[in-house]
Amino acid sequence: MAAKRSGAQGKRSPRTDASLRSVQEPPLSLERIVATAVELLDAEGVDGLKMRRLADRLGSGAMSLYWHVDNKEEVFDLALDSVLEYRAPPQTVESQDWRGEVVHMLEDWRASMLRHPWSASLLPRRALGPNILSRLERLSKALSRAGVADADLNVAIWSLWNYVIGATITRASFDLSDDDRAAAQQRLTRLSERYPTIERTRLLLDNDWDGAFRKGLDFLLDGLTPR
Amino acid sequence: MAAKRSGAQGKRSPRTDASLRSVQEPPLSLERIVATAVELLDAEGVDGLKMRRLADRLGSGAMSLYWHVDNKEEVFDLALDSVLEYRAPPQTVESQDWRGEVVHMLEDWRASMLRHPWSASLLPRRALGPNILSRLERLSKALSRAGVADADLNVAIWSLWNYVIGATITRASFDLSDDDRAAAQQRLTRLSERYPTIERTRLLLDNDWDGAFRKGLDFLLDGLTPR
DNA sequence: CGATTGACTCGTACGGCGTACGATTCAATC
DNA sequence: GATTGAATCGTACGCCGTACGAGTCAATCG
Repeated sequence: MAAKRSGAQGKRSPRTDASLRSVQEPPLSLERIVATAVELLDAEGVDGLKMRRLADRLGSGAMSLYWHVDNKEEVFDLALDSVLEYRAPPQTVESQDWRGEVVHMLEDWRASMLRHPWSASLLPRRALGPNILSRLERLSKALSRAGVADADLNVAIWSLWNYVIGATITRASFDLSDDDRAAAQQRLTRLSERYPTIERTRLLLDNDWDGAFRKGLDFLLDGLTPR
Repeated sequence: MAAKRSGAQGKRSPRTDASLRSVQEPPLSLERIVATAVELLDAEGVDGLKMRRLADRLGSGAMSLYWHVDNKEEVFDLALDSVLEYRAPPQTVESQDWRGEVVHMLEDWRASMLRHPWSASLLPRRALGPNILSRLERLSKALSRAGVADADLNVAIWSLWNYVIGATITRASFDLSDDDRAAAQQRLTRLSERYPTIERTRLLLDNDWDGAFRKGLDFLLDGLTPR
Protein backbone atom coordinates (compact mmCIF):
# COMPACT_ATOMS: atom_id res chain seq x y z
CA MET A 1 0.00 0.00 0.00
CA ALA A 2 2.64 2.49 1.02
CA ALA A 3 1.26 5.21 3.26
CA LYS A 4 3.52 7.52 1.32
CA ARG A 5 5.93 9.78 3.06
CA SER A 6 3.88 10.59 6.14
CA GLY A 7 5.76 13.15 8.17
CA ALA A 8 8.18 10.59 9.56
CA GLN A 9 10.52 9.67 6.73
CA GLY A 10 11.35 6.03 6.21
CA LYS A 11 14.28 4.58 8.10
CA ARG A 12 15.81 2.39 5.44
CA SER A 13 18.69 4.00 3.69
CA PRO A 14 17.59 5.17 0.29
CA ARG A 15 18.76 3.31 -2.75
CA THR A 16 22.35 4.23 -3.40
CA ASP A 17 23.65 2.21 -6.31
CA ALA A 18 22.36 4.09 -9.33
CA SER A 19 22.34 0.74 -11.09
CA LEU A 20 20.27 1.74 -14.07
CA ARG A 21 20.42 5.48 -13.54
CA SER A 22 22.07 7.26 -16.46
CA VAL A 23 25.26 8.44 -14.84
CA GLN A 24 25.53 8.98 -11.14
CA GLU A 25 22.28 10.74 -10.29
CA PRO A 26 21.82 11.10 -6.53
CA PRO A 27 18.51 9.72 -5.29
CA LEU A 28 15.42 11.86 -5.06
CA SER A 29 14.76 13.74 -1.88
CA LEU A 30 12.47 16.56 -0.87
CA GLU A 31 15.44 18.89 -0.65
CA ARG A 32 16.64 18.13 -4.17
CA ILE A 33 13.14 18.46 -5.53
CA VAL A 34 12.61 21.84 -3.95
CA ALA A 35 16.04 23.14 -4.94
CA THR A 36 15.53 22.03 -8.53
CA ALA A 37 12.06 23.51 -8.60
CA VAL A 38 13.54 26.85 -7.59
CA GLU A 39 16.10 26.57 -10.39
CA LEU A 40 13.41 25.76 -12.88
CA LEU A 41 11.21 28.60 -11.67
CA ASP A 42 14.10 31.03 -11.91
CA ALA A 43 14.80 29.88 -15.44
CA GLU A 44 11.32 29.53 -16.86
CA GLY A 45 8.87 31.32 -14.61
CA VAL A 46 5.71 30.08 -12.97
CA ASP A 47 4.23 28.68 -16.16
CA GLY A 48 7.45 26.89 -16.98
CA LEU A 49 7.25 24.58 -13.99
CA LYS A 50 5.69 21.31 -15.10
CA MET A 51 6.00 18.08 -13.22
CA ARG A 52 7.49 16.32 -16.22
CA ARG A 53 10.12 18.97 -16.75
CA LEU A 54 10.98 19.03 -13.09
CA ALA A 55 11.42 15.28 -13.17
CA ASP A 56 13.59 15.53 -16.29
CA ARG A 57 15.95 17.90 -14.52
CA LEU A 58 16.13 15.48 -11.64
CA GLY A 59 16.82 12.53 -13.89
CA SER A 60 13.74 10.72 -12.65
CA GLY A 61 10.31 9.79 -13.85
CA ALA A 62 7.53 12.27 -13.36
CA MET A 63 5.51 10.07 -11.07
CA SER A 64 8.40 9.53 -8.70
CA LEU A 65 7.94 13.06 -7.46
CA TYR A 66 4.60 12.12 -6.02
CA TRP A 67 6.21 9.91 -3.45
CA HIS A 68 7.77 12.97 -1.86
CA VAL A 69 5.09 15.50 -2.56
CA ASP A 70 1.31 15.43 -2.54
CA ASN A 71 0.76 17.49 -5.65
CA LYS A 72 2.09 20.36 -7.71
CA GLU A 73 0.66 22.96 -5.35
CA GLU A 74 2.92 21.65 -2.63
CA VAL A 75 5.93 22.12 -4.86
CA PHE A 76 5.01 25.77 -5.22
CA ASP A 77 4.48 26.20 -1.50
CA LEU A 78 7.80 24.59 -0.64
CA ALA A 79 9.71 26.51 -3.29
CA LEU A 80 8.24 29.77 -2.07
CA ASP A 81 9.05 29.16 1.55
CA SER A 82 12.54 27.94 0.78
CA VAL A 83 13.33 31.18 -0.97
CA LEU A 84 12.23 33.24 2.01
CA GLU A 85 14.71 31.86 4.51
CA TYR A 86 16.14 34.71 6.55
CA ARG A 87 19.80 34.73 7.47
CA ALA A 88 20.08 37.28 10.23
CA PRO A 89 23.02 39.70 10.11
CA PRO A 90 26.14 38.79 12.15
CA GLN A 91 24.36 39.22 15.45
CA THR A 92 24.10 42.83 16.44
CA VAL A 93 23.48 41.79 20.01
CA GLU A 94 21.30 44.18 21.90
CA SER A 95 21.28 46.57 19.04
CA GLN A 96 19.44 49.68 20.06
CA ASP A 97 18.81 50.56 16.46
CA TRP A 98 15.38 49.04 16.14
CA ARG A 99 14.49 51.08 13.14
CA GLY A 100 17.61 50.09 11.27
CA GLU A 101 16.93 46.49 12.09
CA VAL A 102 13.38 46.64 10.79
CA VAL A 103 14.45 48.42 7.63
CA HIS A 104 17.15 45.85 7.04
CA MET A 105 14.71 43.00 7.49
CA LEU A 106 12.21 44.45 5.08
CA GLU A 107 14.77 45.35 2.47
CA ASP A 108 16.26 41.89 2.71
CA TRP A 109 12.81 40.44 2.29
CA ARG A 110 12.20 42.44 -0.83
CA ALA A 111 15.65 41.56 -2.17
CA SER A 112 15.04 37.86 -1.61
CA MET A 113 11.87 38.02 -3.60
CA LEU A 114 13.37 40.08 -6.40
CA ARG A 115 16.11 37.50 -6.76
CA HIS A 116 13.29 35.08 -7.61
CA PRO A 117 10.70 37.21 -9.38
CA TRP A 118 8.11 34.44 -9.44
CA SER A 119 7.99 34.37 -5.66
CA ALA A 120 6.05 37.58 -5.20
CA SER A 121 3.15 36.36 -7.28
CA LEU A 122 3.03 33.14 -5.26
CA LEU A 123 2.79 34.86 -1.89
CA PRO A 124 -0.97 35.37 -1.97
CA ARG A 125 -1.60 31.71 -1.30
CA ARG A 126 -2.27 31.43 2.37
CA ALA A 127 0.29 28.67 2.88
CA LEU A 128 2.55 30.13 5.53
CA GLY A 129 5.68 28.05 5.72
CA PRO A 130 8.12 28.13 8.61
CA ASN A 131 10.39 30.68 6.98
CA ILE A 132 7.58 33.13 6.38
CA LEU A 133 6.29 32.67 9.89
CA SER A 134 9.70 33.16 11.39
CA ARG A 135 10.15 36.37 9.43
CA LEU A 136 6.84 37.60 10.78
CA GLU A 137 7.83 36.60 14.29
CA ARG A 138 11.10 38.47 14.05
CA LEU A 139 9.39 41.52 12.64
CA SER A 140 6.83 41.48 15.44
CA LYS A 141 9.53 41.24 18.06
CA ALA A 142 11.53 44.10 16.60
CA LEU A 143 8.50 46.37 16.40
CA SER A 144 7.52 45.40 19.89
CA ARG A 145 10.94 46.34 21.20
CA ALA A 146 10.66 49.55 19.23
CA GLY A 147 7.79 50.45 21.51
CA VAL A 148 4.77 49.58 19.41
CA ALA A 149 1.96 48.57 21.73
CA ASP A 150 0.46 45.12 21.30
CA ALA A 151 -2.83 46.68 20.30
CA ASP A 152 -1.14 48.42 17.36
CA LEU A 153 1.18 45.62 16.40
CA ASN A 154 -1.04 43.86 13.92
CA VAL A 155 -1.85 47.06 12.10
CA ALA A 156 1.85 47.79 11.82
CA ILE A 157 2.82 44.32 10.66
CA TRP A 158 0.13 44.12 8.03
CA SER A 159 0.79 47.62 6.75
CA LEU A 160 4.43 46.79 6.27
CA TRP A 161 3.70 43.37 4.83
CA ASN A 162 1.23 44.86 2.37
CA TYR A 163 3.65 47.53 1.33
CA VAL A 164 6.50 45.11 0.81
CA ILE A 165 4.63 42.56 -1.22
CA GLY A 166 2.88 45.25 -3.24
CA ALA A 167 6.18 46.91 -4.02
CA THR A 168 7.78 43.61 -4.95
CA ILE A 169 4.98 42.51 -7.19
CA THR A 170 4.89 45.87 -8.90
CA ARG A 171 8.62 45.99 -9.36
CA ALA A 172 8.73 42.48 -10.72
CA SER A 173 5.98 43.07 -13.25
CA PHE A 174 6.53 46.69 -14.29
CA ASP A 175 10.26 46.78 -14.60
CA LEU A 176 10.12 46.84 -18.37
CA SER A 177 12.73 45.69 -20.80
CA ASP A 178 13.92 48.19 -23.37
CA ASP A 179 11.60 46.71 -25.98
CA ASP A 180 8.64 46.88 -23.66
CA ARG A 181 9.52 50.41 -22.77
CA ALA A 182 9.59 51.43 -26.40
CA ALA A 183 6.20 49.83 -26.98
CA ALA A 184 4.71 51.48 -23.91
CA GLN A 185 6.19 54.79 -24.98
CA GLN A 186 4.51 54.52 -28.34
CA ARG A 187 1.17 53.49 -26.92
CA LEU A 188 1.23 56.34 -24.44
CA THR A 189 2.09 59.08 -26.89
CA ARG A 190 -0.83 57.90 -28.98
CA LEU A 191 -3.10 58.46 -25.97
CA SER A 192 -1.33 61.49 -24.61
CA GLU A 193 -4.38 63.72 -24.52
CA ARG A 194 -6.24 61.19 -22.46
CA TYR A 195 -3.53 60.65 -19.88
CA PRO A 196 -1.49 63.86 -19.88
CA THR A 197 -0.24 63.58 -16.32
CA ILE A 198 0.92 60.02 -16.72
CA GLU A 199 2.79 61.03 -19.81
CA ARG A 200 4.30 64.15 -18.30
CA THR A 201 5.70 62.32 -15.30
CA ARG A 202 6.72 59.26 -17.31
CA LEU A 203 5.05 57.16 -14.65
CA LEU A 204 5.33 53.93 -16.55
CA LEU A 205 8.67 54.55 -18.17
CA ASP A 206 11.30 55.83 -15.76
CA ASN A 207 11.30 54.81 -12.15
CA ASP A 208 13.80 54.65 -9.35
CA TRP A 209 12.19 51.61 -7.82
CA ASP A 210 14.66 51.17 -5.01
CA GLY A 211 14.56 54.78 -3.95
CA ALA A 212 10.78 54.87 -4.10
CA PHE A 213 10.55 51.77 -1.98
CA ARG A 214 12.85 53.19 0.64
CA LYS A 215 11.03 56.51 0.77
CA GLY A 216 7.56 55.05 1.18
CA LEU A 217 8.88 52.67 3.79
CA ASP A 218 10.30 55.56 5.79
CA PHE A 219 6.98 57.35 5.74
CA LEU A 220 5.15 54.26 6.87
CA LEU A 221 7.57 53.67 9.72
CA ASP A 222 7.35 57.30 10.78
CA GLY A 223 3.67 56.85 11.29
CA LEU A 224 3.64 53.36 12.70
CA THR A 225 6.32 53.60 15.35
CA PRO A 226 6.16 55.95 18.33
CA ARG A 227 8.09 59.15 17.90
CA MET B 1 -9.83 34.00 -44.42
CA ALA B 2 -11.53 36.40 -42.04
CA ALA B 3 -9.11 38.84 -40.51
CA LYS B 4 -11.00 38.30 -37.30
CA ARG B 5 -12.31 41.20 -35.29
CA SER B 6 -9.61 43.73 -36.02
CA GLY B 7 -10.28 46.83 -34.01
CA ALA B 8 -13.00 48.06 -36.33
CA GLN B 9 -16.05 45.91 -35.71
CA GLY B 10 -17.97 44.65 -38.68
CA LYS B 11 -20.73 46.82 -40.03
CA ARG B 12 -23.29 44.20 -40.87
CA SER B 13 -25.91 43.79 -38.25
CA PRO B 14 -25.22 40.64 -36.31
CA ARG B 15 -27.45 37.67 -36.77
CA THR B 16 -30.67 38.27 -34.94
CA ASP B 17 -33.00 35.37 -35.50
CA ALA B 18 -31.86 32.77 -32.92
CA SER B 19 -33.13 30.21 -35.37
CA LEU B 20 -31.48 27.15 -33.93
CA ARG B 21 -30.42 28.64 -30.63
CA SER B 22 -31.99 26.89 -27.66
CA VAL B 23 -34.31 29.57 -26.40
CA GLN B 24 -33.67 33.21 -27.08
CA GLU B 25 -29.97 33.59 -26.52
CA PRO B 26 -28.73 37.03 -27.56
CA PRO B 27 -25.78 36.92 -29.96
CA LEU B 28 -22.23 36.88 -28.72
CA SER B 29 -20.45 40.15 -28.25
CA LEU B 30 -17.31 41.25 -26.50
CA GLU B 31 -19.39 42.94 -23.82
CA ARG B 32 -21.42 39.81 -23.08
CA ILE B 33 -18.30 37.69 -23.01
CA VAL B 34 -16.54 39.96 -20.56
CA ALA B 35 -19.60 40.36 -18.33
CA THR B 36 -20.11 36.61 -18.22
CA ALA B 37 -16.45 36.02 -17.54
CA VAL B 38 -16.72 38.31 -14.53
CA GLU B 39 -19.74 36.36 -13.29
CA LEU B 40 -17.91 33.10 -13.72
CA LEU B 41 -14.81 34.43 -11.99
CA ASP B 42 -16.90 35.69 -9.10
CA ALA B 43 -18.56 32.31 -8.78
CA GLU B 44 -15.65 29.96 -9.33
CA GLY B 45 -12.42 31.89 -8.96
CA VAL B 46 -9.48 32.17 -11.32
CA ASP B 47 -9.10 28.44 -11.80
CA GLY B 48 -12.79 28.05 -12.50
CA LEU B 49 -12.68 30.06 -15.68
CA LYS B 50 -12.34 27.68 -18.61
CA MET B 51 -13.17 28.57 -22.15
CA ARG B 52 -15.65 25.72 -22.44
CA ARG B 53 -17.48 26.73 -19.29
CA LEU B 54 -17.56 30.33 -20.32
CA ALA B 55 -19.03 29.31 -23.64
CA ASP B 56 -21.60 27.12 -21.89
CA ARG B 57 -22.82 30.05 -19.85
CA LEU B 58 -23.10 32.07 -23.02
CA GLY B 59 -25.02 29.34 -24.80
CA SER B 60 -22.42 29.11 -27.52
CA GLY B 61 -19.68 26.83 -28.68
CA ALA B 62 -16.26 27.22 -27.14
CA MET B 63 -14.58 28.14 -30.36
CA SER B 64 -16.97 30.97 -31.06
CA LEU B 65 -15.31 32.97 -28.35
CA TYR B 66 -12.15 33.11 -30.38
CA TRP B 67 -13.77 35.29 -32.96
CA HIS B 68 -14.10 38.06 -30.38
CA VAL B 69 -10.99 37.39 -28.37
CA ASP B 70 -7.45 36.35 -29.21
CA ASN B 71 -6.95 33.93 -26.36
CA LYS B 72 -7.79 33.23 -22.75
CA GLU B 73 -5.26 35.73 -21.49
CA GLU B 74 -7.23 38.48 -23.17
CA VAL B 75 -10.37 37.40 -21.35
CA PHE B 76 -8.53 37.84 -18.07
CA ASP B 77 -7.20 41.25 -19.07
CA LEU B 78 -10.60 42.48 -20.16
CA ALA B 79 -12.38 41.13 -17.10
CA LEU B 80 -9.84 42.78 -14.84
CA ASP B 81 -10.08 46.15 -16.47
CA SER B 82 -13.85 46.05 -16.62
CA VAL B 83 -14.02 45.58 -12.89
CA LEU B 84 -11.84 48.60 -12.26
CA GLU B 85 -14.06 51.19 -13.87
CA TYR B 86 -14.22 54.26 -11.67
CA ARG B 87 -17.47 56.10 -11.24
CA ALA B 88 -16.51 59.47 -9.82
CA PRO B 89 -18.61 60.85 -6.97
CA PRO B 90 -21.41 63.31 -7.88
CA GLN B 91 -18.94 65.96 -8.99
CA THR B 92 -17.49 67.79 -6.07
CA VAL B 93 -16.48 70.60 -8.38
CA GLU B 94 -13.43 72.44 -7.28
CA SER B 95 -13.32 70.53 -4.07
CA GLN B 96 -10.51 71.85 -1.94
CA ASP B 97 -10.39 68.61 -0.01
CA TRP B 98 -7.65 66.93 -2.00
CA ARG B 99 -6.82 64.54 0.74
CA GLY B 100 -10.40 63.38 1.12
CA GLU B 101 -10.62 62.95 -2.62
CA VAL B 102 -7.49 60.81 -2.74
CA VAL B 103 -8.62 58.69 0.18
CA HIS B 104 -12.00 58.17 -1.42
CA MET B 105 -10.39 57.09 -4.68
CA LEU B 106 -8.12 54.61 -3.02
CA GLU B 107 -10.78 53.16 -0.79
CA ASP B 108 -13.10 52.82 -3.75
CA TRP B 109 -10.33 51.08 -5.62
CA ARG B 110 -9.82 48.62 -2.83
CA ALA B 111 -13.56 48.08 -2.49
CA SER B 112 -13.90 47.37 -6.21
CA MET B 113 -11.27 44.72 -6.01
CA LEU B 114 -12.64 43.15 -2.87
CA ARG B 115 -16.01 42.83 -4.55
CA HIS B 116 -14.19 40.58 -7.04
CA PRO B 117 -11.51 38.87 -5.00
CA TRP B 118 -9.86 37.32 -8.05
CA SER B 119 -9.04 40.75 -9.43
CA ALA B 120 -6.22 41.55 -7.05
CA SER B 121 -4.23 38.52 -8.02
CA LEU B 122 -4.62 39.41 -11.69
CA LEU B 123 -3.27 42.93 -11.33
CA PRO B 124 0.39 41.97 -11.58
CA ARG B 125 0.12 41.37 -15.28
CA ARG B 126 1.38 44.44 -16.96
CA ALA B 127 -1.70 44.83 -19.13
CA LEU B 128 -2.91 48.29 -18.26
CA GLY B 129 -6.40 48.73 -19.59
CA PRO B 130 -8.10 52.10 -20.04
CA ASN B 131 -9.85 51.93 -16.68
CA ILE B 132 -6.66 51.30 -14.78
CA LEU B 133 -4.87 54.04 -16.67
CA SER B 134 -7.64 56.48 -16.05
CA ARG B 135 -7.57 55.73 -12.34
CA LEU B 136 -3.85 56.41 -12.34
CA GLU B 137 -4.36 59.62 -14.26
CA ARG B 138 -6.98 60.83 -11.81
CA LEU B 139 -4.80 59.94 -8.88
CA SER B 140 -1.84 61.78 -10.39
CA LYS B 141 -3.95 64.87 -10.97
CA ALA B 142 -5.32 64.89 -7.44
CA LEU B 143 -1.89 64.52 -5.89
CA SER B 144 -0.54 67.17 -8.18
CA ARG B 145 -3.24 69.59 -7.08
CA ALA B 146 -2.46 68.60 -3.50
CA GLY B 147 0.92 70.17 -4.03
CA VAL B 148 3.11 67.17 -4.71
CA ALA B 149 5.93 68.23 -7.01
CA ASP B 150 6.30 66.45 -10.32
CA ALA B 151 9.61 65.05 -9.19
CA ASP B 152 7.95 63.32 -6.25
CA LEU B 153 4.81 62.29 -8.04
CA ASN B 154 5.93 58.88 -9.24
CA VAL B 155 7.20 57.91 -5.84
CA ALA B 156 3.88 58.88 -4.34
CA ILE B 157 1.78 57.09 -6.93
CA TRP B 158 3.73 53.87 -6.74
CA SER B 159 3.82 53.89 -2.96
CA LEU B 160 0.07 54.21 -2.83
CA TRP B 161 -0.48 51.71 -5.63
CA ASN B 162 1.78 49.20 -3.90
CA TYR B 163 0.05 49.67 -0.61
CA VAL B 164 -3.40 49.31 -2.09
CA ILE B 165 -2.75 46.19 -4.10
CA GLY B 166 -0.77 44.64 -1.28
CA ALA B 167 -3.57 45.29 1.16
CA THR B 168 -6.15 43.96 -1.23
CA ILE B 169 -4.26 40.79 -2.03
CA THR B 170 -3.60 40.16 1.64
CA ARG B 171 -7.15 40.81 2.63
CA ALA B 172 -8.49 38.58 -0.09
CA SER B 173 -6.24 35.67 0.78
CA PHE B 174 -5.97 35.89 4.56
CA ASP B 175 -9.52 36.66 5.49
CA LEU B 176 -10.11 33.17 6.81
CA SER B 177 -13.37 31.33 7.08
CA ASP B 178 -14.33 30.01 10.50
CA ASP B 179 -13.06 26.56 9.61
CA ASP B 180 -9.77 27.92 8.37
CA ARG B 181 -9.45 30.00 11.49
CA ALA B 182 -9.96 26.97 13.70
CA ALA B 183 -7.33 25.04 11.78
CA ALA B 184 -4.86 27.93 11.93
CA GLN B 185 -5.55 28.32 15.64
CA GLN B 186 -4.70 24.68 16.21
CA ARG B 187 -1.56 24.76 14.14
CA LEU B 188 -0.35 27.88 15.90
CA THR B 189 -0.89 26.65 19.44
CA ARG B 190 1.13 23.59 18.51
CA LEU B 191 3.99 25.88 17.53
CA SER B 192 3.45 28.47 20.19
CA GLU B 193 6.95 28.39 21.60
CA ARG B 194 8.40 29.01 18.19
CA TYR B 195 6.20 31.97 17.33
CA PRO B 196 5.19 33.45 20.68
CA THR B 197 4.63 36.98 19.46
CA ILE B 198 2.48 35.93 16.54
CA GLU B 199 0.40 33.89 18.89
CA ARG B 200 0.11 36.57 21.54
CA THR B 201 -1.10 39.20 19.09
CA ARG B 202 -3.29 36.75 17.18
CA LEU B 203 -1.80 38.17 14.01
CA LEU B 204 -3.32 35.57 11.74
CA LEU B 205 -6.61 35.18 13.54
CA ASP B 206 -8.25 38.48 14.39
CA ASN B 207 -7.82 41.50 12.22
CA ASP B 208 -9.65 44.72 11.60
CA TRP B 209 -8.67 44.80 7.98
CA ASP B 210 -10.55 47.95 7.09
CA GLY B 211 -9.24 49.91 10.04
CA ALA B 212 -5.69 48.76 9.42
CA PHE B 213 -5.92 49.77 5.78
CA ARG B 214 -7.17 53.19 6.66
CA LYS B 215 -4.51 53.77 9.28
CA GLY B 216 -1.57 52.77 7.11
CA LEU B 217 -2.96 54.86 4.30
CA ASP B 218 -3.11 57.90 6.54
CA PHE B 219 0.51 57.47 7.54
CA LEU B 220 1.59 57.11 3.95
CA LEU B 221 -0.29 60.23 2.92
CA ASP B 222 1.13 62.17 5.84
CA GLY B 223 4.58 61.49 4.52
CA LEU B 224 3.90 61.79 0.83
CA THR B 225 1.98 65.05 0.66
CA PRO B 226 3.38 68.38 1.75
CA ARG B 227 2.43 69.48 5.22
C1' DC C 1 -33.25 37.85 -59.03
C1' DG C 2 -29.14 34.69 -58.28
C1' DA C 3 -24.22 34.84 -57.10
C1' DT C 4 -20.86 36.50 -54.05
C1' DT C 5 -18.94 38.11 -49.97
C1' DG C 6 -17.69 38.38 -45.33
C1' DA C 7 -19.05 38.29 -40.35
C1' DC C 8 -19.75 34.92 -37.28
C1' DT C 9 -20.39 30.08 -35.33
C1' DC C 10 -18.90 25.57 -34.05
C1' DG C 11 -17.41 20.27 -34.42
C1' DT C 12 -13.39 17.86 -34.49
C1' DA C 13 -8.91 17.00 -33.33
C1' DC C 14 -4.21 17.64 -31.36
C1' DG C 15 -0.75 18.13 -28.09
C1' DG C 16 0.20 18.86 -23.38
C1' DC C 17 -1.05 18.96 -18.68
C1' DG C 18 -1.70 16.87 -13.63
C1' DT C 19 -2.02 12.70 -11.65
C1' DA C 20 -4.55 7.76 -10.40
C1' DC C 21 -3.21 3.23 -10.57
C1' DG C 22 -0.61 -0.82 -10.46
C1' DA C 23 3.63 -3.12 -11.47
C1' DT C 24 8.39 -3.27 -10.32
C1' DT C 25 12.80 -3.00 -7.89
C1' DC C 26 15.78 -3.61 -4.12
C1' DA C 27 17.62 -3.08 0.83
C1' DA C 28 16.56 -4.30 5.27
C1' DT C 29 14.45 -7.45 8.12
C1' DC C 30 12.86 -11.79 9.80
C1' DG D 1 15.20 -17.74 1.52
C1' DA D 2 10.81 -15.37 2.25
C1' DT D 3 8.70 -11.15 3.47
C1' DT D 4 8.14 -6.40 3.85
C1' DG D 5 7.91 -1.72 2.69
C1' DA D 6 10.27 2.48 0.70
C1' DA D 7 10.91 4.30 -3.62
C1' DT D 8 10.53 4.43 -8.70
C1' DC D 9 8.19 4.67 -12.99
C1' DG D 10 5.21 3.34 -17.47
C1' DT D 11 0.76 3.69 -18.89
C1' DA D 12 -3.49 5.72 -19.22
C1' DC D 13 -7.38 8.96 -18.28
C1' DG D 14 -9.73 13.17 -18.30
C1' DC D 15 -9.38 17.94 -19.00
C1' DC D 16 -7.38 21.93 -20.87
C1' DG D 17 -6.40 25.76 -24.63
C1' DT D 18 -6.86 26.30 -29.23
C1' DA D 19 -5.63 25.34 -34.72
C1' DC D 20 -8.18 24.32 -38.51
C1' DG D 21 -11.64 24.26 -41.74
C1' DA D 22 -16.37 23.72 -42.83
C1' DG D 23 -20.87 25.57 -42.18
C1' DT D 24 -24.59 29.39 -41.88
C1' DC D 25 -26.86 33.47 -42.98
C1' DA D 26 -27.47 38.76 -43.93
C1' DA D 27 -26.01 42.23 -46.73
C1' DT D 28 -24.31 43.44 -51.05
C1' DC D 29 -23.69 43.52 -55.97
C1' DG D 30 -24.48 42.24 -60.87
